[in-house]
Amino acid sequence: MNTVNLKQLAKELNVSVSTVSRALRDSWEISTPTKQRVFELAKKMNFQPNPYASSLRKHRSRTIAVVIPEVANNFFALAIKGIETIAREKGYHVLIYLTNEDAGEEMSVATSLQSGRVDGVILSLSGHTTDIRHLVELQQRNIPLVFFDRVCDSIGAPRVVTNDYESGFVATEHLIRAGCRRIAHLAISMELSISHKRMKGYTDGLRRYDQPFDDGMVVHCEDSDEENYKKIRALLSSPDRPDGIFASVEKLAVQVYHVCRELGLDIPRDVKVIGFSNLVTASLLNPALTTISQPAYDMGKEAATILFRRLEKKYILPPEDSVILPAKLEVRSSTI
Amino acid sequence: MNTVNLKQLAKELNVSVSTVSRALRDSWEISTPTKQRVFELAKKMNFQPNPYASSLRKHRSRTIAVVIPEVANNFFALAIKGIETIAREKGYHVLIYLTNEDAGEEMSVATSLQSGRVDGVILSLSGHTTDIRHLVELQQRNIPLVFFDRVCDSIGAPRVVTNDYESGFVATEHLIRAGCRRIAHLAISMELSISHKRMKGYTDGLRRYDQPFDDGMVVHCEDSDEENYKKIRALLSSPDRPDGIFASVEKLAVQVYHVCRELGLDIPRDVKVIGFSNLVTASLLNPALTTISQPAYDMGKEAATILFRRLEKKYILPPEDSVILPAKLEVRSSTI
DNA sequence: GGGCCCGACTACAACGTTTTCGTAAAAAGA
DNA sequence: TCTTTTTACGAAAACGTTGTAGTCGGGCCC
Repeated sequence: MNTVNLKQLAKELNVSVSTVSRALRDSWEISTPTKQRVFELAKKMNFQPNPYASSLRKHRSRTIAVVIPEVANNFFALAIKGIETIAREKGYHVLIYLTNEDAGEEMSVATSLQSGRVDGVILSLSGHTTDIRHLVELQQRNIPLVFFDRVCDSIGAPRVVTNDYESGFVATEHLIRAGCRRIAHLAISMELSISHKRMKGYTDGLRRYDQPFDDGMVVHCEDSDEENYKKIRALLSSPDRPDGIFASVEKLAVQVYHVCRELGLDIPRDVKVIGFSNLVTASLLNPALTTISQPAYDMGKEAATILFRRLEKKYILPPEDSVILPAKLEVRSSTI
Repeated sequence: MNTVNLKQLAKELNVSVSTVSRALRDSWEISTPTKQRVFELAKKMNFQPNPYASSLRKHRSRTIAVVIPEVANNFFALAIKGIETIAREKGYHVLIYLTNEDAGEEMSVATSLQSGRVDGVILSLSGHTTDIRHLVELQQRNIPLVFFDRVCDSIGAPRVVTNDYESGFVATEHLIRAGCRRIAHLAISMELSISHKRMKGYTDGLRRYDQPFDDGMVVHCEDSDEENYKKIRALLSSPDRPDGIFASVEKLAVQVYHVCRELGLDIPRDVKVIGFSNLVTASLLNPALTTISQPAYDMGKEAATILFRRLEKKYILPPEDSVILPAKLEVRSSTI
């Protein structure tokens, strides 16, 4: 445990604790020679101020929390990197919490964050969050909250998202133009607003091109990879199987590849595949996967930037400042 | 900011602050009815103890730091997940710091951690760390340090690694048995002990099978993806190009795929490829990539477990307790 | 020379917990 | 009945910083 503190420096230098404290914060109340002496000794003794004492006194922890459903996923990993980059620049520390897509865990994390442990929170909802009281409470306690990607519409907080509706539309359109006439959509938790938007993009895309909507073509996937595998397998085994698949998240696209391999279906001949994904290996897959890729790193940076704007400005900011970054369609062999 | 505190609870209940504090910690010194009353009010007022006050008083933050070179990488992402899982179980919080493979950033992080902000540190070295004074200093301040994967041999600290030497040997052996006669090794920073071990496995593998060692076949890669690309391209463009490649990290294996595609080289016919990797899509690549995969999640869990053992036991533990988890060779088409 | 300001400090009270040391009353022991 | 122990609590001092409110000597002005 750290043991060199202000008192020791003060004693050594024959000045008061307050003088040392102020000298270190480069206050104008302290003469230059004194500051010099303090700086030197602090450096020599490798003094590191106790952050907990400081936080307690200042009601400010210079720490933020990042709450995400999972991390073993390029999207969230890159977002973390973006957040950490900005946080480091600003001299903030980053606590990380994984909810594992569990609303209960998310709630308990959020509740524990009410303690004032962090100055602000960046969050991406779990797939099963319906009750958002824990998030409202955070706001009520004046702890700024910024959403990214999996945002919550029913709460007034800044958010950073991609153009999910348009992306869903574009993905569907792309498949239709590639000749698909039975397009399936692999959706995730319909609790999430991004799911709705992607789905709406899908249905509107179908409508726009006068394609019939068949709700047998919408597969609602869950957390369990095994279950999803079965559902996708069932979908692709059926006599009227789709000739195009739009996967709303990366892991589902990957599963489609596995299923096709097992069933001996050829991508893209038998079925074309497009998916939301940030896989670095998308272009190396067999066949290369057409993706809608989100600017994860920039989203993280943006979310952090917005949060710090709130933390640092004294004047009131509008309750919302949303940022919508465009996702990018990268056409590859899986849809050609 | 949180504003309900012990004093308020105490006033409301007409007891002293100490009583409330003790009641909440379920002390035997407090009568059951009093505890009941305290618990109820605390719940009703949604009391969350101020962690900073507590940490200051107890010299214990219930927080650990995870310091890693990067996060947008399945290995480290999974390790984080393992660490976070154990930390959550133990009621600890996890701070994350990315060094971006920069020794300077690693040093500044480690130095700032001397403040007592965390109770312990789990670290994987940056690729350029040579000076380890900042880590020694941490230990001297009694902040337990546990290494994982990229460990530091010259410092007495517990470590969690895979059998890198054996893996290097096995990878090389596998290529030789597959018929390769000119095997290249794509190495990373030779500052790292894992690099040495993997390399030693490689050279010993060659020797064991009476293959000549050609140091033109060892490519020392850096951080810059462009530079690496050029080096790999040069390697594969040369007239006496290798017929087998052993990549010591995932991103290099991926680069090999890109280069081969560009040069029109067929994997595995022209060149066979094996690499350390935790890619979930390894089996879906074109061709499927033979990997040495490390049990990243378990390594994270193990590292955290060791750290908490140190944090929680009162009695002295041996300075070292290393864990070596086996990596796994997964043979796929890229070496067949 | 008395009042005033000013530069450069110091003293002390916070911040919200935990913990040490008491102590009154009740229970137990003699 | 009187001491001793136990039970259940309270007062106050930490923990290391920071902010507020002085203090004190000296220079300046009139």
